[in-house]
Amino acid sequence: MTRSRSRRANEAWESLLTAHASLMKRFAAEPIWGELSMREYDVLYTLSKHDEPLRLFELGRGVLLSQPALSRLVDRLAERGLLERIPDPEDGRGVRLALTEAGRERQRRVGGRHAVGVARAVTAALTDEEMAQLEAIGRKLAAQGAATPAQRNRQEAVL
Amino acid sequence: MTRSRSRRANEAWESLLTAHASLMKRFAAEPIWGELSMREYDVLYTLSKHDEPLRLFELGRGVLLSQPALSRLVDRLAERGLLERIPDPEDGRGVRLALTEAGRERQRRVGGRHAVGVARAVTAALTDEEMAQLEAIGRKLAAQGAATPAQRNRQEAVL
DNA sequence: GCGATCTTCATGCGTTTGCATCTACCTTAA
DNA sequence: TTAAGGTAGATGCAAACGCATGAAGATCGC
Repeated sequence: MTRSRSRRANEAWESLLTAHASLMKRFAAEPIWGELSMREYDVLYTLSKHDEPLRLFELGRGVLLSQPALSRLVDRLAERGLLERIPDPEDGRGVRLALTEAGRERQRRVGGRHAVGVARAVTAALTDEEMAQLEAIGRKLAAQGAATPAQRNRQEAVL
Repeated sequence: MTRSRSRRANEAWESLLTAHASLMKRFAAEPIWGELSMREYDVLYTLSKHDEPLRLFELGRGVLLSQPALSRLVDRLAERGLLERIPDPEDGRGVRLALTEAGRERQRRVGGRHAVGVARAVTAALTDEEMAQLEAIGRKLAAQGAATPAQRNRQEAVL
């Protein structure tokens, strides 16, 4: 691999990081969250995307949080009545997490307002083509990040 | 604005978020960080990019952390001898933050290893063209996020 | 079928974070 | 010049986090 290709990769990643931090701050500053932290909302949103209850470790894949921290965050949301922990009938170790009606309603309410802010920010900055590019790029990067080290080894062996 | 353009904007943002979380986990799992947390490294890296000492609030722009948390993080790094807090001669309220030689050396050491991991992940996922697109898109999004609400109002009034 | 190992989630504990607030300093204007 | 308001950073304190570890169920090999 050429040195400049590595450099471009690092510049692209830094650009993504900067955009992420910058927009996250902007979104966090909007007065739409009510009693929810963005992390809590993230959990509710992730659950709302799936029809079937999620396992804790599945939820953990999407959230940037340690397993114990996520476990306790879920605790707190359950205590507030926004989701339910149900023992998994097929795996005695596991829990299934499902939004309650209150949780679903809360996600919709906050999510609707948040989506407006996201649309405002992103459409103001990017063309339609760029939005499409970003979505495709994000998808590829996420797939790369999700690959296990073993999978990456196989992938590199092919190159 | 059309409904579908808003929807695409949200999909693009979600894609960025997923990529961010996924790759951050991967990078965090790499055994290259030594005694540094990624947030601490982020501060050292930001300082290393600038020749002149940074003010605390300038540092805060790039870091996703509250002002008090950043203040204390800087405290700890200063106690460990990785950076220096110097009272700003031009503003009695402020501090100037500069890497010590030890801090600069530590950033280089860890940063070099980290850059290798970033390059591996990003080049494996993206073409050169996509990397260029991502860098441009990130730049535009960051500029949008950094704009003050007043600036955004003016911007929207023009549309 | 049974011990060894792995996986999933919870818990103890020290550290770090965010919110609210405080102090000190700068800026503006009368 | 000085009072009013704004900005930079520090600090008290409760909440949340990460690391290490534990308990309990699943899975694999012999």
